Amino acid sequence: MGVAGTQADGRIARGNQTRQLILRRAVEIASVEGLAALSMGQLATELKLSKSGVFALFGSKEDLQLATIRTAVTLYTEHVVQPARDLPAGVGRLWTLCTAWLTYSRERVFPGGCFFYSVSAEFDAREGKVHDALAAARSDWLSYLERTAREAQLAGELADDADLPQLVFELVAFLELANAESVLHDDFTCYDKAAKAVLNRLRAHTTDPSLLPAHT
Amino acid sequence: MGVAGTQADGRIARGNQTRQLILRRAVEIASVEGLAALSMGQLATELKLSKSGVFALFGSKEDLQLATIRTAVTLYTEHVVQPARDLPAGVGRLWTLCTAWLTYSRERVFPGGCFFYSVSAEFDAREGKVHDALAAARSDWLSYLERTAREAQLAGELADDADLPQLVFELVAFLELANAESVLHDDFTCYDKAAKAVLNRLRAHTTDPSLLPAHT
DNA sequence: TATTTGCACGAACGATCGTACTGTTTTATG
DNA sequence: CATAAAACAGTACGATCGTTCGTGCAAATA
Repeated sequence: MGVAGTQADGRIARGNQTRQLILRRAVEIASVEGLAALSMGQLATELKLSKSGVFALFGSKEDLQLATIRTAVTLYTEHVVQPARDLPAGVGRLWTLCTAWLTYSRERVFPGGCFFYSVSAEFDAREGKVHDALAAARSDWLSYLERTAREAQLAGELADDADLPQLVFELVAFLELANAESVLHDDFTCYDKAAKAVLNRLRAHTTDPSLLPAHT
Repeated sequence: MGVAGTQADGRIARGNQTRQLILRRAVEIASVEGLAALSMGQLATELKLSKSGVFALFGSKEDLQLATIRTAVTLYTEHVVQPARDLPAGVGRLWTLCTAWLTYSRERVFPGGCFFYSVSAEFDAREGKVHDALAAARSDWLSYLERTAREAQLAGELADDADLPQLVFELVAFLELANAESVLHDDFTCYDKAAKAVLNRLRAHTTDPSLLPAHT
């Protein structure tokens, strides 16, 4: 911050920089301790800021939580959606999305595993903007997966009679359980189980097995 | 409490009764708000007890959390394990366990859905006795499922080459995602998806399809 | 240059947290 | 019956929480 190279910073640029500094730490904490455990005092102490300064940058705790979710969405998109963005529509792209998700979870982009798994479980039964934002983020992800599957179907790579919502449900179930077990038990073999299960499901519906990696 | 019928209560019996009164409420709160959101003051106010009284009955907040987990285990066993206890070993018993789990989740034995889903996600990345208790409870459940599957295999109802840890992984994935989606989106169609997926997996490995319900 | 705007700080607020003491009442035990 | 033990209530503690207010300072604007 006070270092060279930032002298051209205006007021707003500096504010945004501090906001991002806070949010980078906030997503880490939230993925481990939860969004409710986020505290302005803790963030301020860790980042050597004043509690009131942190507060002023977001306006309220709920707004901090919502901003934290937006930051997590960006990171999620970067690590999960981006790797498959330039691939041609088809079952290979669906498979890449799933493996990118497993990598995103396994490599701990968030130290507590998938941010949305931790935090959605925390707010799923509550009401309010935080719950709604998380539910919306999840809907977006699911419909993106389903759209990708439909494109694969239209490309003739998935059987015409495949039940796509059902397929997506099963795929996501494998991904999320792998995340849950690896975090809870510090055991990474479940990622192999998940990959195997995903591959098995995709293979069951694809019209051309050569579009997918061979059995391991 | 002060009502008729309790006059024979001794000190310890009365204490246990109060403890159970508290724990009944504690599991409800924890399944919605989380174990960390449990507070002695809140419990005391709701149940018209004194905060210090609640504290004294458990000794510390962590002990209250651990006692809450034990209570949840009891309820879980009652609603999930019990319904299949008297069935003969086999694939039908495995199927009954899965449907009992879905019923347990759908009927909201805990108002926030499966207690262990909510609470494990909260403590999965932390350390301490609470994490360990939750990890142990989960291991127990998984190994119970796997034992049930192995018994079915030994009874000749599951294929000899079936990968049982893999099968259990996939079954549990379906159950837990159904719980997660129904709580987050207040949508219960995912229970049908889960049941369909479970049945499909069991059918793929069973030696005699007539042991399972017909397609719907 | 004068004025406004936005970031950041420090101090203080009321509320709530977990916990520690003390005391009273009731029950079991010697 | 006397004494110990357990279940409470009441009060108070230090810490932390989210939030408010007043202030200083740097940067944009007039």
